[in-house]
Amino acid sequence: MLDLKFIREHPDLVKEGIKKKGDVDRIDDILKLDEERRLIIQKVEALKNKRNVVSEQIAEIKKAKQDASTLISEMNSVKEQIKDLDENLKKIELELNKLMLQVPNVPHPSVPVGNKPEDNQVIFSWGKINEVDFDLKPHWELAEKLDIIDFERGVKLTGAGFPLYKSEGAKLQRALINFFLDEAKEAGYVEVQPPLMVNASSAIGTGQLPDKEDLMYVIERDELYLVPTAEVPVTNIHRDEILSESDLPLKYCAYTPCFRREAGSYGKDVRGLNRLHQFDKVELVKFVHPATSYNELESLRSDAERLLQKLNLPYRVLLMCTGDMGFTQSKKYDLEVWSTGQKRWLEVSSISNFEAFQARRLNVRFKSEGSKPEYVHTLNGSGLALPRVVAAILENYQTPEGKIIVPKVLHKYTGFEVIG
RNA sequence: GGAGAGGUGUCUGAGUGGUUGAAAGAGCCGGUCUCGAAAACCGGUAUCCACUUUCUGUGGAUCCAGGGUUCGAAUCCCUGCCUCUCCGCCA
Repeated sequence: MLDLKFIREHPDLVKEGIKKKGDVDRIDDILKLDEERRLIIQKVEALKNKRNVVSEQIAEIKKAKQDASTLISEMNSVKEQIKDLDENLKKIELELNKLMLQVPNVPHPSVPVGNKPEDNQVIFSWGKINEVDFDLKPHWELAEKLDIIDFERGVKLTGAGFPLYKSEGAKLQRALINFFLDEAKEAGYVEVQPPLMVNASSAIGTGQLPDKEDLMYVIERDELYLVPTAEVPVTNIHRDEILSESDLPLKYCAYTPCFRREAGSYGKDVRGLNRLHQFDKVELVKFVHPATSYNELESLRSDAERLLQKLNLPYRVLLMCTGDMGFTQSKKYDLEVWSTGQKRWLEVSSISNFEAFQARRLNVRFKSEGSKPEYVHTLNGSGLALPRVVAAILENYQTPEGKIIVPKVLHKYTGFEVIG
């Protein structure tokens, strides 16, 4: 959510941002409602003031044991007027709020304008794409042959997109999770283990509700939502809080399974581990001082990149264009790892600065000595999502015999160096 | 799941219809005192909104949330949420 005052004072800037993102512009409607709203507030508050003053007079009169019935009957009409105006105001604020929630975040000036995948800029590449003289296999073939991921039994147990990891496959999951968490700890993130289900307020806070309800698994009976990413519970940790300036930046990391309905996906995108309904991820979340948020974005990015470098997986960094970066972000990078067996790039991390957009919605502020509370900036990034990293490891580290050499940094976590 | 109690400011905790945005204490900040500290004493200590101003000021709202009663609600009524205690169940 943007600041209403900011919209009021810089409507053109906001409109331009919306245009760049390719969203619908309802700014004029918002400004009109805002004006109506403020008019009514002035009227109703004048009446409420009268109510307060006269009520006190009535109290005085009654204390003096005199008759106050004239004033009381006079106040009856004031009461009615207040009720009408309040109802009206509520309606307007409801509508205004609805529109406000539809206004996307304004992109940062450094973000390229565009709406096609080609408009995303590759700003950095790392690692060598291996060229070998044997036939490189996709991970699902390797995994099946090595009997480390059982996709079919996953289907039996639950359905497509719920793989059953087995033996070295299961251990590799644990190894990656621990590796990612240890690295995050090293980089100064506090580990948290949040609930895997959240209530509606939390889902609204990070923007999954009301619009993206289809993305989540809903437990209707208890009105709970399975988390689509740790971002949801972790970013909500400080909802409705005023932090102290000296606490910033707050950095959290969390491992959680992620549950996504992914309605409407099909084809090569969902083959193997490419897109799942349940997957594991370590998420990095920061609450920072507004003045530092773009530096924090860069350091978040390098925290995520370091993981791929240590795993020695070739990857590239994309600066996402205005049309491709989503509703809530001001600036977003994607990290894509090279999938040797599929000969394509797979997204393993998405790193964003939301500026105050989420903080406003979540009502997370900070206060420094002697000044008013101010909204923090929030950022998050995957560090990292497991399945595609696993896919890339299997494919990039495969031998002609179909074995997998485990990346060195993982040895102390896996306890084995080769699979197969 | 059953029975009961309760949700007040940073915290503890008063307050059952009329100067209660809210007693008191603690904490915190500033000051006096001190070589310095402690103690003592004095002062300050919420957030949101509107208007006006930009040194400020005026008004409105907020005692879990939402509705209701009333001229007037922290205080009475209803609904929801949450917490605690006892019982039941249980990794």
